[in-house]
Amino acid sequence: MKANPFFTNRSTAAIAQDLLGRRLSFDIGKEILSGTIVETEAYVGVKDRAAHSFNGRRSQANEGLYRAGGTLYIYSQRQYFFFDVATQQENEPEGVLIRAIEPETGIETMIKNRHGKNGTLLTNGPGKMMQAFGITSRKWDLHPLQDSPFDIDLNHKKKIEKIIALPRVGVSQADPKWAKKELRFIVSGNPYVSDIKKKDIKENHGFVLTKN
DNA sequence: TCGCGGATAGACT
DNA sequence: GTCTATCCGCGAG
Repeated sequence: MKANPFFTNRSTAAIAQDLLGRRLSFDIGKEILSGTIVETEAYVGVKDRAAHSFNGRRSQANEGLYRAGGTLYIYSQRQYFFFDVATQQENEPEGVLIRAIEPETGIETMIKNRHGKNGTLLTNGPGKMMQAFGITSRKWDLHPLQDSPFDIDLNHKKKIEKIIALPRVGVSQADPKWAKKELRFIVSGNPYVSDIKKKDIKENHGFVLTKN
């Protein structure tokens, strides 16, 4: 099966921005947990000091980054899991980290998975989002997106008022040049963006309302 | 509302 | 032993 060119036909930073406003879903069988992507980060290969693939580092732990665009790269750090999608061709270790979604369906289940946490605390960070999905293993690591219970709707996307680029979160400060690079993208004004200030939240959540 | 520190687990030196 | 692509609770203002 031919891979979707969405994850290969332009820069990883451009792909990260294009993922904003799209729907990420996770099929758990009896229902579908889903939400709109509102925060992403791009990691751009062997030169990127902040990337797991920096300097060609490759092992079982980060193999997903080296796979063809559209492959899932799921890994754990501390007690949490992260959801990445590889971009570019095989052996070009770039990828996009999905950091936050605005929940849409399966919210009750997500609250249960988050042990009662509610509202924006549900999914406003990469570890929180995966906990809300109930992910407790790397089971789907290295699976192509289309052969997994996960899905990203590449055919529709919400219209976004304004995208803002910011430095990535929590990356090593060893090389300030890469630590400061603005490869984190957010839907401006959305309450589910991690660490957003209350005064920056907009009534429309940063989306342009379209009439049907 | 903020800044700080502790918890915690896996990969790497 | 060291270092994270984190999260949460606590205390000060």
